[in-house]
Amino acid sequence: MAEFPEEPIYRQLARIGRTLASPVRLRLLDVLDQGERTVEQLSEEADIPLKNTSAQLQQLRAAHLVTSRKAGTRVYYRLADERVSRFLGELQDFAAERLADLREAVSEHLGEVAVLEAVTADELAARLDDPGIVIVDVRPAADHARGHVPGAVSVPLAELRDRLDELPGDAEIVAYCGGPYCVVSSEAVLLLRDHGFRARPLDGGLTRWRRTGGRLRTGAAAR
Amino acid sequence: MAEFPEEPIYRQLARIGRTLASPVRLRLLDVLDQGERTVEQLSEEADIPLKNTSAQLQQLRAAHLVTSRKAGTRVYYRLADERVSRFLGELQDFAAERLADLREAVSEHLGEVAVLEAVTADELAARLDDPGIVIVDVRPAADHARGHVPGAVSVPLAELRDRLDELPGDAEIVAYCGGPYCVVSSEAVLLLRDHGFRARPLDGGLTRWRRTGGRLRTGAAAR
DNA sequence: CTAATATTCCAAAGAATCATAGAACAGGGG
DNA sequence: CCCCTGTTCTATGATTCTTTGGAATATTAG
Repeated sequence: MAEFPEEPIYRQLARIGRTLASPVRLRLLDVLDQGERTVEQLSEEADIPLKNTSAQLQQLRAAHLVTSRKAGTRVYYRLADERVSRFLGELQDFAAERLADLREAVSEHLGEVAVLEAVTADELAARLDDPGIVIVDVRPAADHARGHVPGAVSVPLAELRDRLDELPGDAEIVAYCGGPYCVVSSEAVLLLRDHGFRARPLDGGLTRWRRTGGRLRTGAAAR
Repeated sequence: MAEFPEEPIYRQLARIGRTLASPVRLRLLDVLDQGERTVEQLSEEADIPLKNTSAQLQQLRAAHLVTSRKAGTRVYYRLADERVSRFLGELQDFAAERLADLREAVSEHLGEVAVLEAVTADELAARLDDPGIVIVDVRPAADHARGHVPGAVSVPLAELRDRLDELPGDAEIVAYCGGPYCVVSSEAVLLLRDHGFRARPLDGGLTRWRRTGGRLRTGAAAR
């Protein structure tokens, strides 16, 4: 048992680290970063058993990383505040910069194309008004309505194949989805390229867009 | 066993969190933030058994948070780079903002006076040229020589009682020591007040001074 | 080469966490 | 009021991490 005078302080500090030490909890935080969810939604969306989801949420709440509100029979969880999202981003950047294994896991998950040719959030922000660019939100329409990159068209991945004719063949297409490690936009990009479009994914998805200060627009699908 | 598609990614991310999940390792990182140290120095300064110190350092190195170099029969460890120090600061701020228990542990450790009446690094930076202020570095002289706040006088705590006459009675004194949770400056402040001086500690010590962009000066004791 | 010192490797006991099964609880609809 | 649904609480084996003793390694001094 280590015992130095400042031990109680560092023990408390370590609570934050410990809370961020579980893949399951980090995953839940990333989903919650998309917006408020019920326990059941979280369990399904993150593909984690319900019991386990609830148990981990208790820990996140104990560390004040999330808050919950009860509405009727359901409990909605959300990130405690803006700073949690920001800190999460810092952790991800810090880890990516440091762990080659992480970068490798990411590129294996997303595919080389997505990683190497992704548009950064800054780059996209600078070209928002460029008429030669078309931004496609490939998430479910409900997510799009809740908040999207200004000017983005909602074309859920499932509908993309049937709506290819809505996209101008001569424009550069930027596709994005939700979380930082979401593969949906990569799949969309591959599909688009197969049909002759010039397409690239948005690096880090909407999560990073938001974290780097990108504006959001809510409301009905633009177009 | 939780298994979702992104699991490998989050498992890697969690490695950083896990590494920061131990009071012992956090303590070692804070000492290393003061500068390069050998295993033995770390063990002594952090008051952690040597074997354990070595074992934890291996983990920190595996996570690329520290690097080591061998000189003769000793091994010197240091933080891997500037960003580790910065991230550590962010973690501490984030945790302090979130965990009441942490704030409580800190104020209990440092004493109410130190916490409530501390001078912030920004405040001190703004008043560096104020002639009505005297900055006292109460760390060992060797530490002072390695780097100190510009204009600071080196008066190790052990010598402070005998050198009170070197300090102007009408000035405001700011005392500081090393790490963010170092109590030495608080003790100095209490001693000074007992002798009629107006004294306040520097919040977060030299560590926070450095992290918030404060300049350092090296070399022989100023005076 | 041998001895002495600093550090790390290896292994095992002890402590802390994780995942999950079963019971319990709280709102809302009937 | 009672039942149904969503969620949390309690308990437990499995797993992983921490700590530490003993052996091993590496470097310098002599």
